[in-house]
Amino acid sequence: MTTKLDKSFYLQEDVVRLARLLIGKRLVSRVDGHYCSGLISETEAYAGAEDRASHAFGNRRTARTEIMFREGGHAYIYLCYGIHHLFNVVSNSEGIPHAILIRGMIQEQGIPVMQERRKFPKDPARLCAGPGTLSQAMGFRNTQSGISLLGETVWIEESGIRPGKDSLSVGPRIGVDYAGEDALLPYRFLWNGERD
DNA sequence: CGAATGATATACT
DNA sequence: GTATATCATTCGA
Repeated sequence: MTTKLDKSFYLQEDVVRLARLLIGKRLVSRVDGHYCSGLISETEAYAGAEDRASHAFGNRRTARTEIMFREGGHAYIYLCYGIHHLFNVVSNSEGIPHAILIRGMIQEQGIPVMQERRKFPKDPARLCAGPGTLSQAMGFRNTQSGISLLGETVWIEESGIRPGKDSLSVGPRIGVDYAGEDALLPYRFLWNGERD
């Protein structure tokens, strides 16, 4: 089963639940004519206005965060540390800046292209080792921020694969120490790859 | 452990 | 308009 997720999926209101639902789904990119895909294995929820870790905390609207205020089903891609392009899924209705950071993926198709984009890392395990490398492997760039997830460049499919019981772990998000108490929220989901 | 590296937000002139 | 601090990270010493 490889049905592309439709708009109603992204319009759901519970961003934390959505982050969990994205685990095991298939992320697909068709950038520069290259087809790449993988199963999402790690996500983090960013709960918009009420989340100190979010760029849109306090409903802060800027040219960059404007993307997150759109209705669900768009990609929010921004440059982090001047080096890495991080890929996020925008969710909820227009005006509510929820987003889910995709941090990890189990590669399926297009691995040679990913290796080339990543300049052939010495350690093959580092092909998609984090949110920055995953984006680089998939061909995501911050200039694509705002692109629709219902189009033909990047989308997410139902894979038909169900993470096994006890294969999911939950914990605090990575690299958000600046967010105070909100840095402790259990908004990170990690899948060890086991299936039902 | 710390440098790399540049867009972004904010605080100035 | 200009200056500066900061950052949802990665890689190599």
